[in-house]
Amino acid sequence: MDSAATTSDLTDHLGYWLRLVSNHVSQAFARKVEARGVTVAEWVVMRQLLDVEVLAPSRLAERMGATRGTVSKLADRLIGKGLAIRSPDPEDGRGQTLSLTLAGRTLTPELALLADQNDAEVFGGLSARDRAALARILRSIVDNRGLKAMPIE
Amino acid sequence: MDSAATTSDLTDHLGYWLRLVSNHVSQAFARKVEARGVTVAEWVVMRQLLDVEVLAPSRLAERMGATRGTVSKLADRLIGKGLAIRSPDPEDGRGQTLSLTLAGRTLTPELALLADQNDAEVFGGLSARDRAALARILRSIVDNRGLKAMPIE
DNA sequence: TATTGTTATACTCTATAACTATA
DNA sequence: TATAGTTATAGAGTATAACAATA
Repeated sequence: MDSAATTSDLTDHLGYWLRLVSNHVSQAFARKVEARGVTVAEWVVMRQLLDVEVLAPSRLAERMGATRGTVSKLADRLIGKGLAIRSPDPEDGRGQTLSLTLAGRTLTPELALLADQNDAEVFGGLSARDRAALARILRSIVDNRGLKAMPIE
Repeated sequence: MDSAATTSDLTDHLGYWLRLVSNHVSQAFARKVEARGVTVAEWVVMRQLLDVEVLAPSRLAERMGATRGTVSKLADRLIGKGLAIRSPDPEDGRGQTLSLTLAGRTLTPELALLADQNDAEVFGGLSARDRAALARILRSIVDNRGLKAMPIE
């Protein structure tokens, strides 16, 4: 590659390419979900709630790799849109739980289909072999680095 | 993979893994440059200016894939930190040019080294073969999708 | 005292659109 | 009228820290 004396070129960085593609994927997805009236961060919350049905804000924050304050604000927005509800935890007077409304449970799988479609658009041009290699390499970085936060897709 | 009837799983999406890793790379890099008093977006501007020495804000916006307003604000911050200067274009009364100060020209290669180090930390656990495959696959997505914006790394 | 959740505050990043000065 | 640049405004995303209620 470069000699040691050469100033490193920004475009030589793998992180550069990763971010370029990742930004593109996320922005394309953001445009798709925007038409359904939600943001990408809101989608992540909805997707989590669809799986577990009922979840404490603090658990959700851990799963998303976000702070409790961030989750509180996202929950406010989803509640304002009629997609989620907040209820007191019957077993702990301090606790709250979040869950999807019927509208939220209906919308979430539709958003998941948009994510499928987005993936197909961006990665569909790759060979099946390259898609598999990309998935394997990304997962190995996740394992190596001990990542566990849920990103905003 | 999944049967057609199964709700798509968020973690099945390649975009999910891409974003998880990309966010991690960027956040790790942001922490490194923060210690030098600049943000990631500011670094991208500095790196561009180091290459071309003098650049109009509108050219910079094109290269970065940002709006002129965004560049204007980033330039303000760099100027405030004594890292860049703004000068009138002698050939066009409407035009301005941006360039690095001596402090900026000194700092930029140091930031590039941090980017090298960040890449090494995140991707160093991969085999050389996998690093090459990742670079090739990412570039092929960039080509397929006609991406050309400079991302913020 | 520790924990849960909310709220207050602040900052980065970004975009759109209005505005100013020049061409 | 068109272009270069700045400024105003807005909103997403995020974090830290203060706070209230409960354990």
